[in-house]
Amino acid sequence: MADALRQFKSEIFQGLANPTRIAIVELLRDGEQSAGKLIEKLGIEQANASQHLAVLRAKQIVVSRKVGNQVYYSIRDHALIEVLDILRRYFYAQLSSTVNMLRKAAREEPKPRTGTPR
Amino acid sequence: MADALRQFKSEIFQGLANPTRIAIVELLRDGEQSAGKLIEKLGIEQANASQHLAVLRAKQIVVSRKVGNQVYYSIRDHALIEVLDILRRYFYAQLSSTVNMLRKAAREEPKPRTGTPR
DNA sequence: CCAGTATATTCGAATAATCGCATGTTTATC
DNA sequence: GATAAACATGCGATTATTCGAATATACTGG
Repeated sequence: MADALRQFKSEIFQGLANPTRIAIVELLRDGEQSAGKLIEKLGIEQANASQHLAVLRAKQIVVSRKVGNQVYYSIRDHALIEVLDILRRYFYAQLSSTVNMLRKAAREEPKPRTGTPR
Repeated sequence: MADALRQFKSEIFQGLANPTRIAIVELLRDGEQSAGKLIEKLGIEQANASQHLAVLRAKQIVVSRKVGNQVYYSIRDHALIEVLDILRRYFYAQLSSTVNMLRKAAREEPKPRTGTPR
């Protein structure tokens, strides 16, 4: 069972392991959107967006609802939004620790060597 | 900036998009472990484990600490554990909704058609 | 310095992900 | 039924992941 759970988790992660798909999920953050709107906001090829949406559907990350001509997408479970929020905080935490690291390194190395010395 | 953040998130997800690497992170959940212990518990090739550890290092998901002969790994930020916990709950939620879906389908289709009808 | 243990890296083959382009399918309108 | 709009799917090329096997590196004890 623990195996199936790991498999499941890794598939979710795989579903999100792409900047375009993350962008889609973030666009869906505040409610459903039609595929057309998503494509417009993403500024990518229609077919490409559709493929990414297919991946998100396959991993059960989003669900779709057809209304007449259009298909509306929404996030299946709010838990995933939580995950993105955690990572946002994590990102800024890492960022500031990296900045501090760089500052420290700068203090310790008096000659930063910009340009190409002979 | 939003772009860099998405890139960052997708790299974290990519780092976790593999059952073995999830297993590693879970083994590190309760504190640091040597590479050797991890390999032993995972039951995989040494080189393979080392490659996965390299991926986790590259994505900054784990940090390593060398003590004499051995290398101790630990999770860089507890936030990632939170993420895994959220997904565990998510998994069971999806599981039970899937089971309910199957039950419903079973009730609605009286002849489940096992075998190959002519 | 030599042998052994712990870990990392490199290489090659197999598989999977990504993209653009072309083509299908479904629905609405005339 | 013909045309157009909104999506989805299939295909081929390119690139990335994954794994095992072999090899390299770092440290320890003699």
